[in-house]
Amino acid sequence: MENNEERREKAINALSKDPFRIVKSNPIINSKYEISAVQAKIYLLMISKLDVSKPNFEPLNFSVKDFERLYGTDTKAIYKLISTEAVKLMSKRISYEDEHIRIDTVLLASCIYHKREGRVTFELPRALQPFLLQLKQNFTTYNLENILRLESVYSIRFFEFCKEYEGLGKFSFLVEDLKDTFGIADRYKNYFDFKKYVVLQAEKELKENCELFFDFTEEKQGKKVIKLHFRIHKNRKQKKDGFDFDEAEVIDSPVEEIFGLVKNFVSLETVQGWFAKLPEEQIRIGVDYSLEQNKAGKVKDMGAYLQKLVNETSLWEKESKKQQATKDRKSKTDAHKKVAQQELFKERQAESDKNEFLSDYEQVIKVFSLTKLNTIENLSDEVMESIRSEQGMIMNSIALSSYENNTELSAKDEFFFNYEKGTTFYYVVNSYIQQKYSGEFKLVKQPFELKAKALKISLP
DNA sequence: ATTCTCGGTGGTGGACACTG
DNA sequence: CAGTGTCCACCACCGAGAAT
Repeated sequence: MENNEERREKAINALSKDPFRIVKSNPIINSKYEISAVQAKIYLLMISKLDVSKPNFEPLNFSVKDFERLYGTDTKAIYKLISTEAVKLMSKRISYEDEHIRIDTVLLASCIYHKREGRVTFELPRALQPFLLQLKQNFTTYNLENILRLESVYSIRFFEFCKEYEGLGKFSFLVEDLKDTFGIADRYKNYFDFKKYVVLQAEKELKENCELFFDFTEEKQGKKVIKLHFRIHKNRKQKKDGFDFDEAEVIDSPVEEIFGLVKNFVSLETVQGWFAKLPEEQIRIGVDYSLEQNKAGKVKDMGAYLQKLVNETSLWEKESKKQQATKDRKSKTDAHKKVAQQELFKERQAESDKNEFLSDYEQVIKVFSLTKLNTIENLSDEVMESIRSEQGMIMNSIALSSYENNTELSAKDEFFFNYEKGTTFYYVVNSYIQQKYSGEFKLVKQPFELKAKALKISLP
C-alpha cells in the first residue's frame, strides 16, 4: 500500500505551493520597516519559496543561480550582492503593534553560505511565523512578477497596499503615518520631496508595471497636506497569462498619444503627417522641447514653433547622441535582465503547471470521496471502525487523535466537520474510500496518469 | 506667515574602463 | 584578475519664490 505520509505531503504541497505567489499577512504589510528595493526583492524571493502549509519555518535553500537569473548580472557580483544584502537584512528591524500585541524582530535570522557549492541557506526569525505561515484570514497574496521590475522600494510597498485594499478600492494614510510605516519619519522634511520621490514615483512605476495602480488626492488642514487618499485601479496594461515580456502593451497609439499633448496647437492631420515622414523619436523630442519652451513662456506662435521644432533634424540628432551612450549601457543590462527573468519564469511556470495539475487531481479525489461517502449508510460507524481497526498505522492514530467530538452535531455532520478540516483525518478517509471502491477509483485516476507521466511526476 | 513647488546641488553607489 | 579611477544616475536636501 502507498505510503500515507508521502501522500499527505504531496497533496498539501500541490494545494499550497504556487511558485510565483507571495503570501503575507496584512499586519506584516502594515508594519514598520525600512529596506532597500534590492533587499526587498531578495526578501520577497525568499518568501515566495516558503511552504505556507507548514506550521514552522524550514530553512530556505537557494542556489546563487536563482538570484543570478533574477538580476541578470554575473555570478561574482551576485555572490557579493547576496552576502552584503543578507547581512543588512539581518540587521533590519521590523516592528508591529496593535491592541493585543507588540512585536519587535529582525527580517532575517541567519544566512548560511555554502562555499564552493553556490548555495545559500536562509532562516527567517520565528517571531514572523504567525505572519507568513498557515494564514487563514487577514492576509494578502500577490504575484512576484508584479514587483520585480519596480525600482523603488516604496513602489513595492504601495503595490502591497493596493493588493491589501483591492477589495475596498481605496485606502488612506496620514502623511506622517505613511512616512513612519516606510521607516522614513525623519527624512523628507519637505512634503513635496516626499511626494516627488515616494508617492509620485510609486504611482508612475505601478502604472507601468503592475496589475494594480493608484491615484491619490491630498487632504489639507489649512495649507498643510495631512492625509492622502488613494484610489486603486486595475491596470489596462495588465498581462494576460504567463510572463510574456515581449508582448507589446500599448494603451494609446503613438499618434493619439502625441496628439493628446499638442491638440491645442495643431490638428490631428498635422500629427499624422509627422508620423508619415519623420521618425517617432524625432517627433517626441521636438514636441517635448516645444512644450517646455512654451511652458517657460518663450513661444509666441506654438503651432508654428511645433512645426519648426518637430521638423528640426539637428535638435533630434543632438539630443539622441546625448542619450545614446546612456541608452546603450542601460539596454545592455536590461536585455540581460530580461532574458534572465524569462528563464526563471519559464522554469517556475513549469513548476506551477505541475502544482496546478496536482491540485486538479486532488479536487477530483475529493469529489470522488464525497460522492461515495454520501452513499454510505452508517458513515461514522463504518469508516471510524475501519480506521480504528488498522492497528499500528501511525497516520490512523494521528487522524483519530485529532478527531473532534462535537456533541451539538449529529454523528454524520460531526464526521464531515472533521473531514472538511482537511487534516490527517481527511487523507485517511480518502485512502479508505479509494481502497473500498478501488475498481471505480482506478477509472477516475486513469486519465490523470497519462498527463502525470508527461509532466514526469508520480500521482499520490 | 506658513506651506507648497520646483530648480538646483552635493553625496553616494553602481557600472564600466583602465592599469599593474 | 584585483584594485582603482571615472562617469553618471539617482536620491535627499536646500532655498527662493509662489500660493494660500
